[in-house]
Amino acid sequence: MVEKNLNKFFESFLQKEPLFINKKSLQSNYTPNNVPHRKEQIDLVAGILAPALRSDKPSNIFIYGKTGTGKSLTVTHVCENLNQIAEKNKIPVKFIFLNCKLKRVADTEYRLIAQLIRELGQDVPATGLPTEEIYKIFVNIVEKMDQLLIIVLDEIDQLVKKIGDELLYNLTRLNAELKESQISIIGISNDLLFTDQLDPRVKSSLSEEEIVFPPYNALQLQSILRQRAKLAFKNETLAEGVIEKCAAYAAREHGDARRALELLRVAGEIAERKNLTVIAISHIDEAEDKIERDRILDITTTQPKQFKLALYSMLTVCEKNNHKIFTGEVYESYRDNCARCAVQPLTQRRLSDIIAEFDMLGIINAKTISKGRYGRTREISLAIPLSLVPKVKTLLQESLNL
DNA sequence: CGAGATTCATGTGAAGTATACCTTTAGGCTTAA
DNA sequence: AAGCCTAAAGGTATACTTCACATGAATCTCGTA
Repeated sequence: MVEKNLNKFFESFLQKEPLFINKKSLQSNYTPNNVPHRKEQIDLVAGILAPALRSDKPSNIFIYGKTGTGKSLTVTHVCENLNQIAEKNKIPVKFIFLNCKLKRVADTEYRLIAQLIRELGQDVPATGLPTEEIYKIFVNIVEKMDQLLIIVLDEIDQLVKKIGDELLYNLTRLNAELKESQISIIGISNDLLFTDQLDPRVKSSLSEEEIVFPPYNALQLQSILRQRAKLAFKNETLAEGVIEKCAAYAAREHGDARRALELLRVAGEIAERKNLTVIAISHIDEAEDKIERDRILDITTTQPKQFKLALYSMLTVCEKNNHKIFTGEVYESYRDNCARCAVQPLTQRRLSDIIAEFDMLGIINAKTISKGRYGRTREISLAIPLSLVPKVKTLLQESLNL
């Protein structure tokens, strides 16, 4: 019986007219053929990278701008074009794109270099080698390739905040050891004040050129959305005002185009699931909820065990007394929870660091306050909507066998 | 009453430890001449 | 004797612990008005 229903479901799914023609064009990793409203920046980047075509080392570039202002997009766009020309004319240039934020992929010096090597097609152990050795391997490979290497490091501000700027110093100095090849670095940062924290030496060599990406305004967002929507949807799938609303929502969030596109895509998916042929304005509100929800669920469920336990404890304590909570309370609850699922509890010192990491992830808000005579602590409050707390809690519970 | 000293609970930095993994090396075993 | 395999030795990165000191405003203390 069940099978039959399922069959029917799939049958009708196939017969259903899809809302999307090409969903890809709304996904965040999509690079359109032209990048609107970024002409100036594209020209700048292109101008700086152009010497690569004559096998001269382009200047290092530093790019700032809030999330979703088209930084990564612009860089990939320019790089792809340059790559095509380079290939056509047999000019040896290679790009590597790397996001430094990815946990356990590129969040330490060693891992970042190791990842670069992997991108170049050689495998290296995840641990065990001296960091210096990793550098040597990297230099060797690059040298053997005998070509210009352009490394794009997305969100380096996150990485530097965590492990310091020595890495960047080492990277910029690598050119001194290279005879046949050269390396250029393009650093992308969401934090506009980022370079202030850098060692002056690093700063001067890394930001030979600086480009600032201003946020899109609502009108620009609208035109971007229209352009992509034309590719993604069939005609007349969008109700009046949908684009405008998406743009307005995103403009409110410092002109984040990525968010605008995501809103539109998710709104489309919602409408499709409801068997509707038109995307209505109300779907955008639903989409906003869903995106936030998915983001939080994704972050919380992919954490390592101890992090999950810590988070679970914070949620529990927060729920019990819905005012601000403190590190000590969390640690107590955490220890209980560890006992319940037979996990060796970490020290409070470590938990303190874990709490700080959740703060960075935006799952909680924590600030250190002094309660005078009653000591100093972190004041923690949840940054996830209350409606989501039970759901997150049950998910954590399941995965922890609590 | 007010200036300074005290106090608390925990933040935070540095150094040490455990673990998992790496390469190197020495020894033992096998094999072929 | 040469070649191959294995296990021990010696090394590293990372996650965590231990130790020790730093913080900073509410509270306490005590001299003074």
